[in-house]
Amino acid sequence: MTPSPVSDKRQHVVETAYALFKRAGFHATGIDRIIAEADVAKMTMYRHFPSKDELIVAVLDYRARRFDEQLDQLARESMTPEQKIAKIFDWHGRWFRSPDFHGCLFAHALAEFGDPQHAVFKAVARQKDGFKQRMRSILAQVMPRGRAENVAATLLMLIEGATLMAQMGQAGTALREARKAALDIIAASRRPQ
Amino acid sequence: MTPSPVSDKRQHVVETAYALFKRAGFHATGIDRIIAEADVAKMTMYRHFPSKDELIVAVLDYRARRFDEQLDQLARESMTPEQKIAKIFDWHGRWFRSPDFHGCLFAHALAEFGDPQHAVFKAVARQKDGFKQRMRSILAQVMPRGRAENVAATLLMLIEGATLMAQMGQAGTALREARKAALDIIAASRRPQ
DNA sequence: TAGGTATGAGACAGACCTGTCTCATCACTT
DNA sequence: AAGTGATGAGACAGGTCTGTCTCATACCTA
Repeated sequence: MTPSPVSDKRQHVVETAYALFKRAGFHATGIDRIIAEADVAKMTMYRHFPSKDELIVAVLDYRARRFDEQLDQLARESMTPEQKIAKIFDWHGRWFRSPDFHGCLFAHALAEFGDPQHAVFKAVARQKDGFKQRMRSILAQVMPRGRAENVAATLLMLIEGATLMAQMGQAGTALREARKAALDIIAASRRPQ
Repeated sequence: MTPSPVSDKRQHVVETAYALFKRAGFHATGIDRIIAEADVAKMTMYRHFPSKDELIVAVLDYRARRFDEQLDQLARESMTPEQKIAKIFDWHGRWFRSPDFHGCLFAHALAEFGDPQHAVFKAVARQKDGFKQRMRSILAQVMPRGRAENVAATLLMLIEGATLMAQMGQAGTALREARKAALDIIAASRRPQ
């Protein structure tokens, strides 16, 4: 039996696939390319992931987990809801400028797997919904529940739109204006202390 | 010589390809599928479009033209800048609810062709920039040029984000909140008359 | 009627795709 | 030392991909 419940190989394949999917997309990235880059036998991959679709879902879930961890970290540092939201936007700003930023992998997955019944689509929906809930929880501290839900939806739209603009080379304006709009919207909905 | 400079076949291929790309994506839709659906010989297609990539660009340009025509129509009906912007959002709301809405074809193209040098990427950038300029022109009537540019960018982000949320089944909330946020932002930047 | 043009039909090449199968090897545990 | 499970290496199947080529046919014009 392997010492760790999750094999090292499995994780290595996931991370390699992630890097390739991010650069070239899902359909355009073949299994052969993934196993060559990961330096792993084809059967090793297929033993861990019964199909390419399941590998894609594993990659998305892995990314969602890392995303959550990083935002959890952020939440510990900041105090007011406004500061927490601002930190989330700033984190996105750093992401936009990172060396190989290629847009949102989840949005890309949605583009290639548009069927709501498909496992990949569902994985995307999970992530986006989770992110919205995270912001809703933050906002609920300073506004009614229903209002927090709607404002969270607006902030999510701003961030998704900013990510798309960043992919088209407008990272600076996108983040600055989205961040400003977000804080204005919160200010307008905030319950006075 | 053909009577019309642009062949009927060519346009028919473009429209058929559009319907297929929209549903299944670009890489996932093969040439064979397109010509079968269009009921056209393979050579007919390849005589009009030297490669699949050029067909994709033709499809995107065709869509961009239709999009512009529809928004031009809208502009003639409404009076104030606020009304014009509101009409644009409402138009998107109707689009979100239309029978086979599958998200933004341009955003999907960006997901599959992330290389800024690629002709498809450039076609997407053209469309998004054109749309932003359209909103900027409207806004410039009631605010300084620089402010109009930034507000237009924000509205674009809201619309892109709303389109993504609509694809995930949140069409209602997405449009309502995006529209509200847009009008609030304009109100805050408006030059009093 | 003659000639040029667009198209149809389909074979074909060469590459790539996902997924399966076999057999050898290595490492670790008992 | 023996056995067990994960892995490596690669052939293989069956399909699909883009793009090319040939030849026949329909159509419009001069």
